[in-house]
Amino acid sequence: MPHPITRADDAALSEHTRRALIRDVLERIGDKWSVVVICQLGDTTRRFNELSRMSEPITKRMLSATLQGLERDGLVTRTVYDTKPPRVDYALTARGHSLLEVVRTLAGWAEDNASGILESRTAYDAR
Amino acid sequence: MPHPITRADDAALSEHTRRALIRDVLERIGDKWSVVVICQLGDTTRRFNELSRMSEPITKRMLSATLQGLERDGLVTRTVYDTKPPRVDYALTARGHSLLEVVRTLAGWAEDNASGILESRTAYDAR
DNA sequence: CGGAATCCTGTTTGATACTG
DNA sequence: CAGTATCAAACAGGATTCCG
Repeated sequence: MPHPITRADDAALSEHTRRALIRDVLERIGDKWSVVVICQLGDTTRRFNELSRMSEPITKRMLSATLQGLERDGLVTRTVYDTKPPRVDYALTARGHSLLEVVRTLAGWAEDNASGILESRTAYDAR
Repeated sequence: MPHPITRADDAALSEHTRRALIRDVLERIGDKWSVVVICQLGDTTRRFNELSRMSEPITKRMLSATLQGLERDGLVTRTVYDTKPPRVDYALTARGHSLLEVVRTLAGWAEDNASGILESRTAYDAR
């Protein structure tokens, strides 16, 4: 008898599901700009154009898309002030801050291993 | 006094350079399969088809490309045995292991925050 | 067994122009 | 100021086929 496939494996995450989850996160922070924006945001709240300048050479289009993705995942808040000219503030949420920590770990690893990696690439490309 | 530019700034990396570096790393581990392969490799050395099966539904083409990228960055070693049929072993290098640690941190964060992120997305998409 | 070569498609991104 | 709309280029990744 065919039974609902949707139910059986929610107790412990299947290996497949875990992967999908990790990939989700990696796709978020693995895109071209999310990490830059998260780092620029850091502890202080920033306005759109402020982030735009800090994150050069990002385009407005991509900054907008990136911020929307981060907001959707509950990593940043977006606050609109109904003034003229318009003003919109962005800031990390608690979840965003916790991600920032992880990203800093990653960044630290990147810095520590940068020269080694570059050497490896040169060697590899030479043969 | 003008001096060789190639040397001056390895003490402190420019902000721009740091970003490029971090993005390099994120592109490596942010692609579709690197993390999967790194995790499957773990502590033991594996053969090509072994990795292929473990990492399903990866294609050979992508496994090959992924492994080459990892090898280029000095994260895995590739050992060819001239037997028949051919046999090729892959294993993490020390650098690869250190990256594995970082990736596990990331994976931990992903698991811890998965349900929250999913909720945020649902809420966001509902408007 | 362990790939490389080719073809083809959806997605991502950048440029540019426009708007409330 | 803070975006959106549209288009085109670039690229990543899958399917398939072939090879030592």
